[in-house]
Amino acid sequence: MPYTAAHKAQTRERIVDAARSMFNRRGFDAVSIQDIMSHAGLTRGGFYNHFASKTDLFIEAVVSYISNSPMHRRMRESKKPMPAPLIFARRVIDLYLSDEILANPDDHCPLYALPSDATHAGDKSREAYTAVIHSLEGLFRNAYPPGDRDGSRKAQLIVSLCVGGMVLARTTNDSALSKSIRSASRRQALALLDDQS
Amino acid sequence: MPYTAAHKAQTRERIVDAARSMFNRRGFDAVSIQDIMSHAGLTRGGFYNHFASKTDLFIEAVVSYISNSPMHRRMRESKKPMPAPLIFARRVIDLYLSDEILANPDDHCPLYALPSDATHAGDKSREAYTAVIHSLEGLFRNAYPPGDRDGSRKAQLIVSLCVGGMVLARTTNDSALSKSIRSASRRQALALLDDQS
DNA sequence: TGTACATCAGTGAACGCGCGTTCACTGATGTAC
DNA sequence: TGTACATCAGTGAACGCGCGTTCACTGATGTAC
Repeated sequence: MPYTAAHKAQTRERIVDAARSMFNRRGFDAVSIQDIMSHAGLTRGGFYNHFASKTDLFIEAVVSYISNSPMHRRMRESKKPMPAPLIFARRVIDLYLSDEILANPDDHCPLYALPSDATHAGDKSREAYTAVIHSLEGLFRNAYPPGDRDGSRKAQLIVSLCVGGMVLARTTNDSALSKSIRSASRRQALALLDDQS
Repeated sequence: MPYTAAHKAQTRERIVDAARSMFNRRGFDAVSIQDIMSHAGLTRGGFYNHFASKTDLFIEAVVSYISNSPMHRRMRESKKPMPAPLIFARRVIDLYLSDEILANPDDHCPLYALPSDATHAGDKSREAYTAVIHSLEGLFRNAYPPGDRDGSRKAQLIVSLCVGGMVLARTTNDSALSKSIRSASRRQALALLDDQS
C-alpha cells in the first residue's frame, strides 16, 4: 500500500484545519474549495479523494472546533496539568470574550462565526452545531458540583452570554459598543460561575 | 410624470419586505435576486431600477427590521396606546425568545438570523447591524429610569441574552435544548429588567 | 540489498450550472393641450 | 372632456464569471521477490 494511511490522514487533517480557519473567517459560501485546497498546499482536484462534498467538509470543520479551540490548543502546548474545572471554566470565559480572539477570526467559534450556515446545510450540520453547544455547556457544567440542580441552567446561561456577546461584537463596527457588551457579558458569566449554591 | 413616485416607493418597499423575509430565512447567498423579485411579484430585470446591487438591498433589508419587527407590526395593528416602557420591554423579551418566532424564520431578527453575513458585505452592513443593536438596546434602556447608572449595562446584557439564546436555538436541532436555553435566557433577562436600582 | 511493479494521493483541464448584472424593449400611466 | 405624447417602471433575453464537481492522468511510494 504506497502512501501510508497516516499520510492520507495527515493531509485530510490539514484540509480540515484550513477549512475551519477560512470558514470561520469568511463563511461557507465565500470560501471556495479552491481556496481551501491551496491554503492546505494542494490543488483543487484532490479534494474528492478526501470528502464527498463541500458540505461534508463543512460539517467536519465545525465539529473539529471541539478539540481545536484556542483553549484546547493552549492546554496542549503548555503541558501543564489540567486545572480544576472551575478555574478552567473561568479561563474559557475570559478567552472566549477577549479582544485577542475577536481580532483573530480564524480561531472563532462556529457558534457565532457561522450560525446562519447551520440552517443551510441540512440536519447533519445542525447536529454538528449541537455537539459544539453540548461541549461548551458540559465544560461549564463541570464547574458546578454534580449535586447542583441549577448547574445545567447556569451553564446554559453562560453559553448564551458568551455566544450572544461575541455575535454582537463581531457584527458591529463600533468598538466601544463591542468592548462594553463583551465586558458586561463576561462579568455576568463569571458571576454565574461563582454562584455555587 | 407617469407612474407616481408613490407607486415606485411602494414597489421598492415590497422588494425590501420580500428580501427581509427571504434573507432571514435562508441567508444572503442562498437567496437570488430572481427569488426576491418573483416573491415580490416582479421579474428579474427591474431590480436595478430600485437598487444599485444585491448588497445594497441586503443593507436596507437589515435596517428595515428596526421598524418592521414582529413587535412593531403587532403594535401597529392593535392600535392600542403604547404601553409603559417596562411593560413593552417585558413583552419584547417574551416574544423575541418565543416558540412562535422561532417557528417563523421570516420574522427573525437579523442579529441572529444573518450574523455571518454582516462581515461579508463590508463596513456599510456593519453599520446597519449596529443600528439594529442600538435600537434593541435603547428599547431595553428605556425600561430603566434615566438616572440608573447601570441601565445601559443591563440593557446590553439583555440584548446579549436574547441574541445568544436565539442563535443557539436556531442552530440546534435538539428541541429540548432549544427550549431550555431560551427559557433560561428569558428568565434571566426578565430578572435583569426587574432589577431597578 | 536491489529492482520491478502495483497502488492510489495528488494534478490540472474540462464541464455545466446558476448567479449578478446589463441592455434593448414595451406598454401603462399622468400630463399638456 | 378627449387625445397625443413623453416618461420610465417593468420585461425578458443575453453575457460572462466563478463555482462545485468530474475525470483521465501522473508520479511518488511501499512491497514482493
